[in-house]
Amino acid sequence: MANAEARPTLADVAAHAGVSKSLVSLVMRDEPGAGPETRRRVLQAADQLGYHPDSRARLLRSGRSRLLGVVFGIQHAFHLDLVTALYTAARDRGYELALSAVTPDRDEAEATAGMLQDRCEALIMCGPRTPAAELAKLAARLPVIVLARNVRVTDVIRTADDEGLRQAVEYLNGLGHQRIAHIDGGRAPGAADRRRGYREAMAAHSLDTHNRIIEGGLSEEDGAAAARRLLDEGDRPTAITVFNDRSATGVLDVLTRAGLRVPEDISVVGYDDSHLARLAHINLTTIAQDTTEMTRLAVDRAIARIDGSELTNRALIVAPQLIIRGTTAPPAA
Amino acid sequence: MANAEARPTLADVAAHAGVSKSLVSLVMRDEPGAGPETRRRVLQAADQLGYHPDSRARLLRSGRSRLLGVVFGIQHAFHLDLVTALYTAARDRGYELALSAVTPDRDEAEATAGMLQDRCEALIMCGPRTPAAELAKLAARLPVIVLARNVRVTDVIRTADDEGLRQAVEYLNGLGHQRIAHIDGGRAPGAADRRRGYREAMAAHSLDTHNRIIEGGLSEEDGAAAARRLLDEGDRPTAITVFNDRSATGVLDVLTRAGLRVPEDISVVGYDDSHLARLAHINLTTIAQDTTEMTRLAVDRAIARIDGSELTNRALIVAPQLIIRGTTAPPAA
DNA sequence: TCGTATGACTGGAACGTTCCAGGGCCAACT
DNA sequence: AGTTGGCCCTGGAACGTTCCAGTCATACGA
Repeated sequence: MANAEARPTLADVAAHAGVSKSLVSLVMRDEPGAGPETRRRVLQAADQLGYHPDSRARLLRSGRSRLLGVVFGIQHAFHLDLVTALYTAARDRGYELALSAVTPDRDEAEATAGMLQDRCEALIMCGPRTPAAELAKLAARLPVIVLARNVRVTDVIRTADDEGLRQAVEYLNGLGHQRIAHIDGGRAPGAADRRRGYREAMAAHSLDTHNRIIEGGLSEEDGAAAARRLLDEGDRPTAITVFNDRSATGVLDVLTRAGLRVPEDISVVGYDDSHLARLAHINLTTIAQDTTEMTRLAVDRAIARIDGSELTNRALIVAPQLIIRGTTAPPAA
Repeated sequence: MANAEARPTLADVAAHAGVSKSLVSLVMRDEPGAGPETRRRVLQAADQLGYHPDSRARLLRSGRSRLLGVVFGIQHAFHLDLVTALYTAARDRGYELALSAVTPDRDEAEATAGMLQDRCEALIMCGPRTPAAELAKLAARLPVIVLARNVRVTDVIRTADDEGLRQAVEYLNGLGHQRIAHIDGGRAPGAADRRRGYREAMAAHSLDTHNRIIEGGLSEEDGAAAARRLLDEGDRPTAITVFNDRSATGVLDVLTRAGLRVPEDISVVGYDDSHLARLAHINLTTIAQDTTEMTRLAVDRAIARIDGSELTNRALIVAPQLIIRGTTAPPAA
């Protein structure tokens, strides 16, 4: 349909309104310098011709795109929450987002390469698994902001993940739990910090002897598998902290199917406060990452780098927050 | 970092390699017309200067972007599956994707407007809720392909949703079920067709008297709420067909918590075969929408429109397929 | 009355590509 | 020997904007 021949250009509108291209350009951008009557006439002409400015030419000439590239994993619930928040953070600062998804069939390298083509002014990467050396190379080409992963070569915005697990353990211990296990995230970004936080908190409350870390991962299946292993091994803990919400839903499922009641028989704490956790029928106690704050910082930092300010502080660390919902309770007496 | 002053251009590379801009252009595009030795020298120069072509200029000049815009809901598991498949379908045809997400804070109009600014050659919309009149206006500006919704004003690729529910009912009836309920999708795209399919299939198997449609929706919460209502009402069905997988997980959760075993006590069939359904611990019998085929068709159709072929057939309908997993079994004796 | 400031407008040069028409040059035909 | 036809390669004109330096009135202060 609608192959309306060539798209109209500034020149067409100019001719139609009997003014110069420059003037039309001014009017289209809502800049001062045109009389009200002319302005009206130009706008009318543009409307009549169905003119829409060509962003390619506009960007080429003005040199700026006001576009932030975002690389995220389409499978990761938490990344989706980040993207959601990034949209509003970027809009507040007058920027747009260009998304590039990592899928099972499209790896991070490809997703990143796609963005570079597009002339974004900065790149925001959600929990990237790209090696630090590669990230450094990227950062040499344009400002790179890494979200939710701890790395030294670029700007980083992340949650104090160790602190998050400390809060979880402390809260559970406060409820009376002692045998607290941790299903970890394996090699996922953030997993190491959360593991350490768990260990330190257990030690701080003299629960070392109950330390129990089960290897997990970031997907539902990882959580389910870990939970099955935990049940098989016997000596069941009374509470479990899980690497993330997604994995925790897998854990919950296995526990329920095994006939255990949550939280009466066993408590579960997730991580991320992704929208999964908030669903009424999951209603998961979890450690919230403050996506609003994180994305705001990420966008601000990106813009600061774009503007060329020399910044020293490369890592911004956001405080986590325990969200108490329905999957935790004191241990059975 | 790395504010390497102005980024190098074709001209810089040309000067550095001692050839003309045009030649560098050829080499960068991997076109024939350059000797192997010169080619090598040019590539080396480009690499040395860290040259990367500017896509804005490239697009401006060549008039094409080979870019397909995609509007999708970041909350919809099935849309994410579609996006995943679209990436590969587009790549196979030499196109790239530009994503624009609908979020709770960014409505479809905004997401669409964002795409129009951009240089995409066609727009693919996943289950859009935009009124038909608006879609028609859009379609006047550029080719629009609608996925997974039934509408008359644009090209449409969708699953035969009524047929999908027919398959579900037939299969359940074959297992021996008679009291088969349907938790519907309310006003969501596709819901009406699935409802109709359910009714027709029940009638076809003389199960009219057991017709039972519970109002649902597309989220987990909708499913959970509907399931609770169903249980409260008594006269429990032996099988439930649900509008989509996402809602079905909510249903499953409520059933399990109510102490019912799935599939021994009650069977559940989802819809979409989104990755949710495939998770080992959900393992949901479901009606698959063939995302691979749908996205392939969508991309092909988009390209055909871009190329200006006059096509008559505006709706392509893809066959659904029953995927039997672990949530269905014959009713208890 | 003259300069000069102000506002409305214009013309043309960028921006970094791609595309087109052609210019040498050499080998292979007539 | 002269023509032909490939190859490599070059120069310059687009593409549709924005930006800059002006022009030309008109109005204003002295």
